[in-house]
Amino acid sequence: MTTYHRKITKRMFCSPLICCICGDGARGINFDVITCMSCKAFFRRNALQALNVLRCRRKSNCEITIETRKNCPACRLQKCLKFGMKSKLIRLDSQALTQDIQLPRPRPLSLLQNDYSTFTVDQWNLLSNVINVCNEYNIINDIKCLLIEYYSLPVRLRVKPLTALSYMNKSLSTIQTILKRSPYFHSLSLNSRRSLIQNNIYLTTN
Amino acid sequence: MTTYHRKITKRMFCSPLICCICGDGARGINFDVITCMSCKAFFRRNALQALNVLRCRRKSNCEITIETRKNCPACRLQKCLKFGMKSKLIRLDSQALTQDIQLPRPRPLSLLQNDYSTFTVDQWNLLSNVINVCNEYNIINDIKCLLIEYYSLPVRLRVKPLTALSYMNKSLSTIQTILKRSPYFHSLSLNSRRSLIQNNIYLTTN
DNA sequence: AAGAACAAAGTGTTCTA
DNA sequence: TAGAACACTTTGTTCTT
Ligand SMILES: [Zn+2]
Ligand SMILES: [Zn+2]
Ligand SMILES: [Zn+2]
Ligand SMILES: [Zn+2]
Repeated sequence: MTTYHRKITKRMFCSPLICCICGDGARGINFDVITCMSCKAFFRRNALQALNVLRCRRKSNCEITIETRKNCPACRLQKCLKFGMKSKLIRLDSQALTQDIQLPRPRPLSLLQNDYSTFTVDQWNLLSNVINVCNEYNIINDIKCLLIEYYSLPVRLRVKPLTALSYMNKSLSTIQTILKRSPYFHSLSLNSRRSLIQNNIYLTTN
Repeated sequence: MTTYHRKITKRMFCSPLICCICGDGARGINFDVITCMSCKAFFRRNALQALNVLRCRRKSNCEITIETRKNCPACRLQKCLKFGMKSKLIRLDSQALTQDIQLPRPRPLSLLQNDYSTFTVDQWNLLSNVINVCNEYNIINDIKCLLIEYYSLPVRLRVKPLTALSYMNKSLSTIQTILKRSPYFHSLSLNSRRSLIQNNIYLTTN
């Protein structure tokens, strides 16, 4: 997936998903988070032992991108864990190959505690993934309808908090319905779900 | 030379010299600076091309130690150059294998512009190397004599600037004499020489 | 969506002249 | 004190289940 020397990455040609750890192209969910193949391999190799061995020589806040991910394994692993990658999904020996894999149950969404209107790169990556999943389930149209309805209002009305709130609620109920229908969403980590909500906040309040 | 997992390095057993770049054990001068074998290899591989290719993703001031030297090749190379490693000494093809190697001529010492009394790790590494070279040439006794003479003075006298200055001058003249006699010193980079002077400043003013 | 196997990049040491 | 050759570590991709 990676291409070196800052050339165009294959991501644009083969996958719309973005690795939540480094931003490289991703093709699916690994250890409970959307990641690229290299972050998948990295996590499998390091997650079980390494947090004791690896130590950041800086301030444990090294930026992790497709270009910097090699520079600090400690922070790369830390970010993997922070984004919800689960070392329990690493199989010990040939453990449990025949077990049925249980889909995690959707948790109640007690979100909305954060209402950022400025996104970090990581949040944008999450958002991009959420949008792609939305596309896959054809719900983007629902959001589009909401937006069209929204932008057809006069400008002054748009910024009224109560109006915005009503649209947020509308969006949220749409999303919640989708969530309940979608087994794929259940395999997204909590961060992805939170980002989905943030997406709606962003669209309706920007 | 390197030992992993923070065990005791071989440096303590096989060499008293310290790599000016990373602090690992060194066995000699490479590309005009005292370095370990890995920094030697690193410089040969990267110095001719890489400063255009390698770019620090931080602020170009990454710390380079035996443990962090892998983390930012850009800053490692930058430090190599800063400490005076010379890419001109990298042979192109089988260039000039039969040429006589010219020892660089000693430059006049117009130093002393810096009079730090607190040393960085890099400065201590340089100092350590200088001390070892001094040992090799049996001049440490001269310095010891100066120190004994110095510490036999009453404390109040020691801190008098004029007294300190006179000892600094004494030290400097000793060092300058040694420098003029020693071809080995001529192969040290300017930084090493500066550090030698700082050594004396430190010993006589600490 | 997991691991195994393979491949490549990057780094470090030993040998030789 | 330089490079060559070798060895090792770390990372990344493809294949198989
Ligand atoms: Zn990644
Ligand atoms: Zn870090
Ligand atoms: Zn070194
Ligand atoms: Zn750097």
